[in-house]
Amino acid sequence: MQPDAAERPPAMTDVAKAAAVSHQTVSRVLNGHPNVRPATRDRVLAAIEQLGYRPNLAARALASGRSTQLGLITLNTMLLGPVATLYAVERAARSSGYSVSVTSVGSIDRQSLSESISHLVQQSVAGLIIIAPVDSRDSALTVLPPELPAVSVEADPESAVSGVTVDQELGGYMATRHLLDLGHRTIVHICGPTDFIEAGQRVVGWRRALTEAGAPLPEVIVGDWSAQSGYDAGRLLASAPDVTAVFAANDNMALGLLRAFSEQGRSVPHDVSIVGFDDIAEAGFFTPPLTSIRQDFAEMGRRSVELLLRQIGSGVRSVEHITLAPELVLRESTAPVGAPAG
Amino acid sequence: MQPDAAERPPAMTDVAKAAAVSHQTVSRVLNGHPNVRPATRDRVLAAIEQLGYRPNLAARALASGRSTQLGLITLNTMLLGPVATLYAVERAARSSGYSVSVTSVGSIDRQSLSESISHLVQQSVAGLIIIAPVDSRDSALTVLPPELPAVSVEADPESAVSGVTVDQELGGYMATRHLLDLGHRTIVHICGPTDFIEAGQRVVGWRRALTEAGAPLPEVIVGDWSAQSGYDAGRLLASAPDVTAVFAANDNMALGLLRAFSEQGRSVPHDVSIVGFDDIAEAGFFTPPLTSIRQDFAEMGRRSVELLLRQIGSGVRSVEHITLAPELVLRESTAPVGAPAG
DNA sequence: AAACTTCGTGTTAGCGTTCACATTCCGCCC
DNA sequence: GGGCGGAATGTGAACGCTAACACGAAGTTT
Repeated sequence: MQPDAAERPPAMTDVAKAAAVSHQTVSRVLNGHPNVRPATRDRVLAAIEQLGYRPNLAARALASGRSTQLGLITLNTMLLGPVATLYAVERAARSSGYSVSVTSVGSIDRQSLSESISHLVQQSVAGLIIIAPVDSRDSALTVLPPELPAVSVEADPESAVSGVTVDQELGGYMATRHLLDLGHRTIVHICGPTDFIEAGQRVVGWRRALTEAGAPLPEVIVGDWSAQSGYDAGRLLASAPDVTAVFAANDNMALGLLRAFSEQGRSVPHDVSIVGFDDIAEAGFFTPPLTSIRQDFAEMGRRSVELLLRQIGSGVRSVEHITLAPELVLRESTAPVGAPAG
Repeated sequence: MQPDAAERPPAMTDVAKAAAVSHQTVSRVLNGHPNVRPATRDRVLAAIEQLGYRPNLAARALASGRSTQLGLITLNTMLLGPVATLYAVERAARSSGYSVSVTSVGSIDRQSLSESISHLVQQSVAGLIIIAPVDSRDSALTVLPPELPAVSVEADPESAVSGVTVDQELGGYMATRHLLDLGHRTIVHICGPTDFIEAGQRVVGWRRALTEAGAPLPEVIVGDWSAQSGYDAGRLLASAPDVTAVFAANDNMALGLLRAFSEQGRSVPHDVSIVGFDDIAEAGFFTPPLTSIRQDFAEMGRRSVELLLRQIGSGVRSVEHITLAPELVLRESTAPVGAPAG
């Protein structure tokens, strides 16, 4: 009795034998090499089909020195941006024949980032997509191996690493401008954590709109993206009756704000107008539905993969930045100053 | 002028040379093989350190036939469950020396699932974690290669594949029981999409609590997890004044419900009590703060990795199911029937 | 003291690809 | 019709690692 030889999955040589060609010809068919006679190609394809052959990517990576896997580093949060981008990246990568190895970091400090990177480098990923919206000034990105193609998403548009971003400053400007246009004068901003590059840029946009309009420039209230921090900010603002408008740096904080104002009997938008940021799916169902700034994360994901694959293809780490425009979504949390109760 | 030989990263033989041993000894040190003299081990470790050597995982996978990569299939949604589980899985896997290759599916049909699986199989992942809470009755999981270790999360607790789940029926029962205890009699349920196994189980729990209490059994309203669908359900319920309590199968739908009731002047919890499910971070900041059922996704993620690694280690695809208990989180969206306005 | 063990280490042969080069085939020109 | 050139295919050696076995130097038994 012979030992069962069909135990391991078919390899290229098995296909070659079945098609009566050499393994190299099989390889050529697989990689779309031009010089293969159509008849031979068909024979090989038939053998592949019949044996259920699948190329072994580990072997391919070893032999060729390049892998078809991308590394993705993201922030471990439920925020729309990172999550939506992750899905978009995965989808785009897969449709280009790449797979995505994901790593998440709890915070964007140098050490976590460097741990994640080395974990991914060890898997010999072909390139890195970094969603963590890290502030490049603390140079956490300098831990990147200089040869490794990399793209950042939602990061510093001035960074030394290629990246795709939404114009956060413009977003902040648009939100504030909208409130100014409604006649508001004192517009408070609840910003995100200071180590988030996006948070800072929204502040800049807000400030620019205010100075441009000659409006007062109140102190920024610093939140942490959470509804809780928005709520806390809202309780602070209860004792500031001259504040008729608030621009929250994301929708979650805006939600907390709405909650706090509701508890304190300050009606939105009658007494106070509120604009959020992100336009999460639930924003339209807050009480009241929230005016917000939408970012196209799906597009960012796609673009970043595109950028990365181009770098991988060319073999050089080019620096290129793509900036997308945000979009104002009007709902019921904003109204002209002094408007009658709705 | 010689060509630069230091171009490629150091390999095992380089370390071996530096430590004056054979590459096999380096391999032994790396894999914790017992029979290595401490002095030799130290010498090898020093060489590794000095050269900055990192094992090439592709080569290791090829030579050993086993990889240290897990495949993860998840649903492409912003729902708390899948996202939180994904992060927990990644964290647990990494701390056990594994990496996670992620794939997302738009829906849980046979074809998407099978595409994802074959994409991951091709990368020769050591095992699969499937978050898609697929109904096993349509046997979408039968596309799994029978030899591949696999674990499902949030899936059918009776499935032929090992899995970790929260007791959804109990959750549904607890939510409904809570409302019954407050004196409510007509408790409507807005369930999730029918192809979600969890949705069905919550319905069962709801129904059991009602029949047990001899309460009427209203028609289920079918939603799709979105706030919009909760909102639509809420508008339907406007014309049912005998309904004093609603159990929504997730917090997003509960949010839509709150919105609809607010628009129609039905006060929560004075006129209607509402219970949600998931306890998302924002639930405490809804208007009013939402009573909900909490699930420990982090624990599910950890447990599922544990289960999977055990299967991989033993080499057999055992079937084992772990069930965790949900937890009721009381807030302000529920009150005794006929309670005075708060 | 010869003959086993055991430990520590080295040697060799794969794993399934791709790459560089060698070879064969065939049509075409002079 | 012999020689040429490009298209089609084959051959052998990597890639960096692990597995299996071989081997010498100890220690242990008889």
